[in-house]
Formats: sequence, structure tokens, C-alpha cells
Amino acid sequence: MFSLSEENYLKAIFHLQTHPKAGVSTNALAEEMQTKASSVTDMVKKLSDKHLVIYKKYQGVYLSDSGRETALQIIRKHRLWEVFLVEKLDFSWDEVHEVAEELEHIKSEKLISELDKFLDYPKRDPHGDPIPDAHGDFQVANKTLLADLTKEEKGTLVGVKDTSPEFLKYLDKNNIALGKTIEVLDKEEFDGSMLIQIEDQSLRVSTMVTANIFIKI
Amino acid sequence: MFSLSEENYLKAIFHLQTHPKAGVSTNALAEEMQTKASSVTDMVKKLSDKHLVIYKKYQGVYLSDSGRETALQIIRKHRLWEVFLVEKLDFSWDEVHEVAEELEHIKSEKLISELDKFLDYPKRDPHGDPIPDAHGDFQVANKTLLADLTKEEKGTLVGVKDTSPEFLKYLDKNNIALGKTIEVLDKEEFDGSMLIQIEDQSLRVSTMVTANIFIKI
DNA sequence: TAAAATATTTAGATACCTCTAATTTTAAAA
DNA sequence: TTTTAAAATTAGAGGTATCTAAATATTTTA
Ligand SMILES: [Mn+2]
Ligand SMILES: [Mn+2]
Ligand SMILES: [Mn+2]
Ligand SMILES: [Mn+2]
Repeated sequence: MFSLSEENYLKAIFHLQTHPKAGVSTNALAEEMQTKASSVTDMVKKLSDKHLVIYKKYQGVYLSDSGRETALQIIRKHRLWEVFLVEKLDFSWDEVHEVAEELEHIKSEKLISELDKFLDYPKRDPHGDPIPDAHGDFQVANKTLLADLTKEEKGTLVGVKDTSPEFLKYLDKNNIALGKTIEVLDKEEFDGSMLIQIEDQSLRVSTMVTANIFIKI
Repeated sequence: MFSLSEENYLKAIFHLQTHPKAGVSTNALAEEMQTKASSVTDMVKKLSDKHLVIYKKYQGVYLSDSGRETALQIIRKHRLWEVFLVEKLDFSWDEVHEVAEELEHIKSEKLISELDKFLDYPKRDPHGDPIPDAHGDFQVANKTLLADLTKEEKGTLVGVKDTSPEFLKYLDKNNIALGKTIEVLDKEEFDGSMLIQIEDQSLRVSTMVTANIFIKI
């Protein structure tokens, strides 16, 4: 159907498309795709020819309905494979992203529906992100950044924003994991750092950490 | 490491390389790869530059040691994925080849060693073909074509030569499967067709069938 | 608002993989 | 052994995806 590059671009646009009003900029896409702005312009034109995005020169790019649909199917595959790697093959959550980045491009309807069944229809991936169903539907959880909590507020860790191996290994090292309860013991107004209580340990963390942890209150 | 095309070519050369004395011909490779002879010549030159094959113009192509090693790793991956699809995802043996053709190119040492473990180190794929270990070693089974058996000889079905969905579905339809015992009740000298006893049924089969079934006596 | 800085696009090039058509080499037939 | 047929290679080209450098548009700053 679509090339590996086209699929990766659609996924990147989906992830960058936060505000529905503003299009995704060429530079932002270049940064996300680890490529040059000129390459992005070329690809965006091609995607536009295939009606996967809406694009007007200098105005940024938007996913069309079919582009969004395609992106969600890739994301579905990516996250199902991540679950498989962690649940069945003993990968840790910081090792799965790179491999899933390749597996998500395998073309087989049956493969992904059978994998979904084999995994017992998981709703979230190892990083707490929702897994779209075969129609592309998924629940958007109401979650807050840890950074936005104030003193004495508490909740459950339900996701991470940064999924880089470096960040995830830092969390592992400090026994910070999905599902654990976190309470803000103290918040330093000067630099935003927090003293948090997580299970039976207390720990001081910077905004680099608090801005990348999602909490459900 | 190597491109998808390079990997597929190496695998094809491995499969066509039956006689170690004669090189694989350009036309045979073109047929196997579903491409044109001129494309094959180009690719073979490239593989030769990378020392994956030994190639002299007009003399056919041979795998080098490193080419053979690479081919065996792809074949290992292909067959492990086939086992996964059949054992874990309820694919039938005629549906796995096409998907495995893509999965075999995923680049991750850990993925394949963990998959091997998850499947409990299988020795053969769903078509009876041996699965090379991490070093590329595998046992060559002593097997005979059903076509080469004579009247009253019997043995166990241990493999198929033709792995096309058409042939495999024919076998399914007639309850012919790996592991079953087959006895030659009668062999027609005129066209080579056979009357065979398989479990509790007897069946007449053509040379199209007998030349694609491997028996262990 | 005019100048400067930044963002984006275009022009021109390369690597990869494939094709058709023409040429060359090798093998088979007369 | 010469001629003919088949196999293989080369020449030239196109599509994809990428790059650098140059040109153009937009945004910011003065
Ligand atoms: Mn990807
Ligand atoms: Mn994830
Ligand atoms: Mn393949
Ligand atoms: Mn097989």
C-alpha cells in the first residue's frame, strides 16, 4: 500500500499534530524524522498527491481523514508489537521501540488481528499509550503531567511522555513504574523540582522527569 | 547491514545452489526473484563488490562463506517466524510463507534469540525444513522423494518440496500432513502416478504430487 | 515599515533498484 | 566448423528517497 517512508511520515505528522488549528511545520517534521527540511518538502508533496495530507506551501501540513486512518493503523501495529515484545519475549520497556519501529510496517491484516487476539486484546502498550482497535478507535485517558500537580496531590502513574531508553532506564533504576502511586510531598518553586513519595520511597526529581510522567488523579 | 533486496538475493542463490560445482545462472535467479536478467546482473555485481558472492562474467554466481552465512541467518529467521505464525497465531502452513518473507528482514539479534527461546528451540519449520541455529548449523535429514519409492515401500512424510499455497491446500484437502505414514500400494509405470495408503485412506496421486513430498524411510 | 533573521521551497545531484532495448558472449545445431 | 539460437551483459532511462546549496517567502526585530 504505502512505502516505509510514507508510513513513518504519516505517523510523525500524527504525533506532532497537537493543535488542530496549526499545521505541522516543515522543520518540526524534519527534526522528528531526523532528516532535512528539503526532504520533508518533497515527501509532503508526494503525500499530498496521494491525498494523505492537506498541504499548502509555507502553511504547514495536516493529516487528511485517510492519512489519519493510515497513521492510526501503523500506531496500532507499533503498540501491539511492543506489548508482544514485553509480554512474550521478555524485552524491557526501553528496548521495544526500535524493533517495533520496523515490525509496524509488516503488511498483513491477519497477522495483526491474530496478534491482537494472542495478546488478549490489550488496551495499552508498555508505556501506557492507548492501542487503537481495528477501526482506529481508542480511549483518550484523562491524565495530567506530574509537573502540573501541586503539593499533597497524589495519583497513579499511567504513562510516560518521553519513551527514550535513557529516560526509561532512569525510571527503572529508581523503581518508578506504571501503576505505582505517586504523591507530591514538596514542590520547589524556584526550579520546579519535586520531592515525591512513590510506594515506600521518597525521591527528589527534576522537571526533566516531572514533565515526562503522566498521572491519573 | 544489508538491504532487503540483497538479503532476498542471497537467500535465492542459496536455494538454487544445489550442485557446488556449477554456479547459479542469471536466468535461474531472475526466474526465482521474479525479475529481469539485467537486474540480476546488476545486483550480482553489487553483491560481488561486497564479497558476498563469487562472480565471473558469464560463469554464474556462487555464495562466498560470508554470503552463505548471511543467507542462513535469513533462512533461520524466516523459518522461526513460520513456526511462530503456525504455533502461536493459528496460521495454516499455506499462509505463513508470504508474511515470513517480510518478517525475516527485521534487524534484531535479541528479537530472534528470544523468539527461538519462546518457541522452545524448534528444529523444523511447518513445512519440515530444518531451522539453522544461531551459528548457521542445521541437520540435513536423510529423506527421499515419494516419487523415488517403489511398490510396497513405506515411510513417514517429513517434508514438502513445493511450499506454494496451492499445493499445501491440496494436501490439506486430502488429509496429507507431516508425520503421517505413507505406503506405496501401486506405481503406474506409464505416468509414474501412485496409489498410496496414508493412515486409513488410499489415494491415487500424480507425479506433480509424488515429486514434491519428502519421505523418511 | 524597512531590515534582518528564520523558515521553507526549489534546483541540481547521488545512491538504490528496476526496466527495455541493444550488444556481446557462449552453447547448440546444421 | 560455420551458422544459428540462447544466455548474459551493457547502455540508457525512470522512480524513490535522500542530500547540499541557492533562492524565495514569512516572521521577527529594530
Ligand atoms: Mn517505522
Ligand atoms: Mn510505546
Ligand atoms: Mn524476504
Ligand atoms: Mn517453510
